[in-house]
Amino acid sequence: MTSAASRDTAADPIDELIIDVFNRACPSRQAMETVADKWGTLALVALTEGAYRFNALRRRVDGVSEKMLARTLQALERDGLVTRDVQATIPPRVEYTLTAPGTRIAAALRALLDALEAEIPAIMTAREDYDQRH
Amino acid sequence: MTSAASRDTAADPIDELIIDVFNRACPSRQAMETVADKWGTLALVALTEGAYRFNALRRRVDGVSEKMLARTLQALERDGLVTRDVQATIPPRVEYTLTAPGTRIAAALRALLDALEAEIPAIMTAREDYDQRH
DNA sequence: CCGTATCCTTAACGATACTG
DNA sequence: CAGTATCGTTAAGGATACGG
Repeated sequence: MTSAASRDTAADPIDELIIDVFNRACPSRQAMETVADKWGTLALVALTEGAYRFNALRRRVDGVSEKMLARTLQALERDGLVTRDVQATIPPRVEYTLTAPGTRIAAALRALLDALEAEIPAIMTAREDYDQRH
Repeated sequence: MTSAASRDTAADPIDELIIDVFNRACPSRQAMETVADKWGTLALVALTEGAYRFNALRRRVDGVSEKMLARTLQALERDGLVTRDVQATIPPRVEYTLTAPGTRIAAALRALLDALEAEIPAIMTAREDYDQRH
């Protein structure tokens, strides 16, 4: 956005205010809040593979508790990223599916994950190096 | 990976075990742990704009406390995503820069953020709709 | 200026039990 | 099957003060 290298002595209160307002209003920031969530991202990525029912998804996203999965899916449904289809059978079936926006976001997420996976070997050795020096 | 639609009655203990092992070993999962972090992602994205010194970055990533920024930068340095350049001047200067892996990951992150920002209007209206029905 | 150390408060989370 | 409700624990995170 603006050059960072020049920011040096500063601490000008007006600068502070501008940066403050900018950050809070910044869409990146709001976007981050939505995506910086472990279970939410894992659920979105899992749903890339197709529709899932609650307990199937729970098994697929290993380690998630009933409570957290329910809460996560509600949040995703609220944001219009997944749809919740209830079939009034006995026992009840509830299927979760990605919406169009959800699909687009999940695709970007998967791209990020691919990028991350590509760096995992490098990250691992970096960690070992770092840990040995400390 | 495998078809999800067929997963239905299940709860087969062997299935469970396979899924369990798969999930824990899955690189996506490890990758997620690294990226599902609010401050880490914000710092990476900020460093896309160029090198930052500690307090400049602290102002740029609004709302982060000294403690969290320090902890975050240490984690990123440990993973080899940022480098920490200390200049032994008075007062000391410490500059943080993205490494090559860090740059690649930050790029993917930014792509995700762009995708998310594109959906923000849709998400907002979806939320209003949802909130009105509840 | 660049952090570390400490205390403290909140809420995230898991485990368990229960309902339609 | 698909959740909700409650409780207890733990860890994340902010505020503050101090050190190199």
